[in-house]
Amino acid sequence: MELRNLITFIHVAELGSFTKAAEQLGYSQSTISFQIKQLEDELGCLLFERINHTITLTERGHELVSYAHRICALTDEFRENMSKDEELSGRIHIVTPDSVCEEMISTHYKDFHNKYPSISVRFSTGDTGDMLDKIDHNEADVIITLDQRLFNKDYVIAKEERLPMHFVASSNSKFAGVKDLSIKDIMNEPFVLTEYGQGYRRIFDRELAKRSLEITPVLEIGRTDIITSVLAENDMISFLPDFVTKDLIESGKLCYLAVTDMNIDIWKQLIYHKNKWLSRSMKTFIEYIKANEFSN
Amino acid sequence: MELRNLITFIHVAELGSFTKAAEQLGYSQSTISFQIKQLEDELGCLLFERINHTITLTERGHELVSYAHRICALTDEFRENMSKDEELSGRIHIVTPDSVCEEMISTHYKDFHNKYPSISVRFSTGDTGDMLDKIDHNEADVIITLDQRLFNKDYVIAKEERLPMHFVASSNSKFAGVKDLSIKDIMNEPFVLTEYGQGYRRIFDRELAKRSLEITPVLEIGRTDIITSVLAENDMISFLPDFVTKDLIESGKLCYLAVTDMNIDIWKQLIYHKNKWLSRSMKTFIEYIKANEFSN
DNA sequence: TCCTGAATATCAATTTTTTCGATGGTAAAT
DNA sequence: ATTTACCATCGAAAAAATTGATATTCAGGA
Repeated sequence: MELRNLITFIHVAELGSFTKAAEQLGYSQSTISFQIKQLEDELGCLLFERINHTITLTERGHELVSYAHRICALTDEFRENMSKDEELSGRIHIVTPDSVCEEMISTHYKDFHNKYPSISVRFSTGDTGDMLDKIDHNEADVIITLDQRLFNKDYVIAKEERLPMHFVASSNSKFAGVKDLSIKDIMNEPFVLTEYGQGYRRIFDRELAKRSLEITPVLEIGRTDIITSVLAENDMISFLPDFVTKDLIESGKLCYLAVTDMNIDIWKQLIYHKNKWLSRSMKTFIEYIKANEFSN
Repeated sequence: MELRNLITFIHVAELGSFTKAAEQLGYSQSTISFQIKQLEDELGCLLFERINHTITLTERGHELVSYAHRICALTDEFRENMSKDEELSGRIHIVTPDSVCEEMISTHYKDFHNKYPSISVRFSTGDTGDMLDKIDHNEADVIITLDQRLFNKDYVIAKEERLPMHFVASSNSKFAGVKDLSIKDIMNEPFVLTEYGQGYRRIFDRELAKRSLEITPVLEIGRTDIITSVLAENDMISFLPDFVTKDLIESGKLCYLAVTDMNIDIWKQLIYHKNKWLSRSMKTFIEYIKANEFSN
């Protein structure tokens, strides 16, 4: 039982004529005969009585008319929902590093939600490896990396931005305001860094290794909000993206250290898989991110 | 969008794999790919995201799963109803002459209805011409004729019976009890007959014509119950099938006249069109009539 | 690191299904 | 009595579905 036959059947039943149905549907008359016969054979019952070139629905036929209408109504309904739906509904799963998640929720989420209340957003956090895995397995719709600049033919980089980073310390630090510092000047101070092997920490370590240096932090912790609050209270140094330290720099609690011999390129990238189907919601989200400051 | 594709789609969605669906459905894997692609092309949207050999339903896909299930459920429901239904429901349209209708309702209907309460019966009345027209146009399911014996390759005669007929008069008639009457003896008496040109009246007139005779009745009326009651009260004669006069003969109000030179073959036939689809109800009805006295 | 196995896409060939056009028979209309 | 309208049927043609082989990619194991 195929929809084609049901549609033909409905027309025949309504017009009371194979010939008229053929005209209306653009088939030849023999096709109509065949399709109806096909239905009848499959269902094992007559749908129309043919007596003297006049067709009349049998009881079964009557029942089928009702079912056929309901079935077609459902397919129509689906098609309609399809086109409407363009705007409606939508779930997006975004995976970011901890720090970005925090920043996005505090900075952008409220506004985004106000603009697009029907889009529901799910945030998860993970390191770069986790995140790439997730888009590779379609467990995340988009990710935001905070790492070395990524290129990969399988990924679409929807937005990217070089991230300013600085060595930061409490404003009371002996290095505060000192000009032309070298990495070697500070490398033996107590450091607070993010977790080993991940994100910009990994790049940081690699850059040090290039110079045959190594720093063993006194505290390692992923949560950058904790790092900044530790820095404010203690005489320690960290290496962080500006967007993390922004508030405390502005309020004067922390300050940048003028280290001149270590320039690290950290990139923030908004990435999705090239095979990803971009739902209306996803497009909306991506456009929103593109239109707004990535980090502020 | 054909049901075949929807069924495939459901299986793929449930199994999360084209390959497994192919095995389960007995298709090759390329067929599944093709069918899903077909659906996607037609709907103009992705149903599954394919990322690294893993398929995931898109939002649209999810919606379609729900619709597809509902659609398939409807077809299943119809098929089930189809088979159940064998016994249930049913309307039969029976057309008979007035007299037969009366007789059937008073004699058989109650019993039939008790045995098959779910079959609803519609009775109409008409003369032989009307009735034949009606089965020719499928406006009646079965008819019962009271006329000359009919043969026709397009009709199925489910049951037939020669109908005894007699000239009848009031028991007080001067002809009551007289033996060896001839038609000529009574032809000038006042007659009450059924309507001209119809059923056995037509045959009666024809038989008279063969003998170059003619009778002009004083009263013509279709309703045989009225004829018999007129006969009982007046000194008149009629020519009627026995089943019509049975009660009044038995109660002694009417009597048969012993006219010996006019033997008319009137037949009662249960007829339907040879192309008629015999529903369960129709079969039941016909069997019932066959199993019972046609006229009693 | 290099296989192997598992998964989907794709393409040409084949099989199946659908459609058409012509024909025939019958009933209704003119 | 002739024409028209209608459905069934059949063989041929066209279209569609299916297959099998092949390609590609990824995951996992040796």
